[in-house]
Amino acid sequence: MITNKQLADIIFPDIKETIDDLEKRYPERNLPEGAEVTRFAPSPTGFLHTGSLFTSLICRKVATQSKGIFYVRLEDTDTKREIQGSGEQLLSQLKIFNIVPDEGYLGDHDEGQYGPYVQSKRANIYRVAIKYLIEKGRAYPCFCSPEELEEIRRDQEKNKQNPGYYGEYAKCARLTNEERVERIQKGEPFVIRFRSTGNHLNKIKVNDLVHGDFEIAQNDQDIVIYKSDGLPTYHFAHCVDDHFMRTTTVIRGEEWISSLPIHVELFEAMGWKAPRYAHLPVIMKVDEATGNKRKLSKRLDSEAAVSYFLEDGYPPEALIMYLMTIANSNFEEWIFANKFEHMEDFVFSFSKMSLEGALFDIGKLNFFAREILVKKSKEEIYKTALEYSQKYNPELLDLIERNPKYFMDIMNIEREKENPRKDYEKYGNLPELIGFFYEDRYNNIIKNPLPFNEKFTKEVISETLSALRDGLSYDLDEQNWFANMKAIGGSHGFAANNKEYKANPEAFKGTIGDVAELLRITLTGRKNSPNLYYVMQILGKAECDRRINLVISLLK
RNA sequence: GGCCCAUUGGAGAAGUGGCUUAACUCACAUGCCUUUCACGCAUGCAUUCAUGGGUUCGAAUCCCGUAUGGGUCACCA
Repeated sequence: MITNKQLADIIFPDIKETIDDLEKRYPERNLPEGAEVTRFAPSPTGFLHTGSLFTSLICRKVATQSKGIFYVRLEDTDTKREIQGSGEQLLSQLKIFNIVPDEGYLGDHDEGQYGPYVQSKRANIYRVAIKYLIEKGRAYPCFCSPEELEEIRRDQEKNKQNPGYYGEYAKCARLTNEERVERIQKGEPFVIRFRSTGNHLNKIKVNDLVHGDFEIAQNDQDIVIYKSDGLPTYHFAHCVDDHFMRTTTVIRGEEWISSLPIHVELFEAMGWKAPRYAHLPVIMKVDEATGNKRKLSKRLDSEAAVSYFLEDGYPPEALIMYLMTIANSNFEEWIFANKFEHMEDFVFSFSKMSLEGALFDIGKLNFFAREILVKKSKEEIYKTALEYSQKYNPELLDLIERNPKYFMDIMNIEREKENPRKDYEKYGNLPELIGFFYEDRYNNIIKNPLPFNEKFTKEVISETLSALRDGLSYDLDEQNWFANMKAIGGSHGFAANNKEYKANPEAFKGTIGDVAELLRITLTGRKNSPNLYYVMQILGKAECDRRINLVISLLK
């Protein structure tokens, strides 16, 4: 007769440590009352997902708010899907958004007393726990091949039974230890399964910080906890790691809710207290093909990858602000009251979190991004735009490097006033928006037809332009300059203001607005630009005259 | 299909039985202002809270059914 203890020793002969040893190695944390220990546990399978940024933002917030600890754990147990270097990348992207862990996996090294924080380096810890479960009779080796499993599944489908490895279908659960040892010694490959004592007809009560109390069917699946490659599955690793890393609150995506019964039973079987859970709603998007909502998909949606916003040159704070409005809608009111400053002081609460996945709203992101950029000084704009362009945008980098001061002058137009214009939401489209300030780019722009108002003939345009060229002074302040332009417009048949024009439309060719538009299009090639007065100040009379002459000759 | 979760305007939402003729923000529209666009200011945008029934003097708010949407059912996390 082979006992479970003997079986465990045969499967894991090298494992001498016990659960008690681990308990001593990873003692309870000494933290103030109410402090929460949270964790972000990504798999190194690609770039940072917008949903992951959301989750880690909440983790960081909750830990900071409660004077607790936020750590990162790399879940690299799926060796097949692992992408080299993505762990480091994840961490460096989090840092861009000012989400910095207190301990754990930091990209190039681990920090903290509860490590290692990379799951593949924790294999022996999991083995200790699994050995313990085998000894207790709560885990057993399973020799079923993928084909056998497939057959079981087909059977269940036919008989309209729940799919899975449980009850009478769990054939390896009924093997004797003698049979197990024999097959192991023959070299048959195996996994370790958890022995569930549950029944899916029973309901268990669970609590979630976001969803509150609800009932869910008990777990009855003998799930795999130890794969044939020697690493644990997610469920088991979660249980062991969050216990020994002393996580108080597990914050993760809603897709995990349905495996909660597994986790509850796992913690019970180990004799551990389960952490608190907060299952966050996922960020959605309307699928253009079906018209239905679906989870933001990395493959289908560019905005699912955080790198998309970085490459486009959005200020990172804007994405965080936007994500906070999804997290707690009262954040919006709060941030308005605080003039878009010090968002880190906002107090987040799970109870104010919406239960439904929000549709990603790029328009609202743009709104926040404009608010953020408008508050930056020209020096800050220069610094951040330079950093961005060095990394992502050679075209913009070229423009900035030609003359940093010139770039700052451009970006500073009407910036240092009480209600500045909010023209810019990201750096990515700067070459398009301010390109006309640069002669070579301007020369390219006017190769295309200019968007003049069709009600004006070429003659009227040329005439007005040459009058402006000869009559406009560059030495006046803005007000007098505008009066100067009004006077020139007046002598060429343009009304000085809307009222005058509306009172007697036949008497005029147009309004002073039309004059300004002609000049703007001529100088910038665009219907909209920053304040014309400052554009002309920056360009200078010689360049403005050159452009006017060029356009006049083009009109002929 | 089973199980779980959700359902207030184009979007995010407030609302926890009478204070709601449903707040606020984005978007959109209009007007004023105006050198364009913007900024700013003002106004408009759900007679109605998926739907049917019930409880109640009274329901977006409580109960039940239905519909719709989402999640999940791996040696992936």
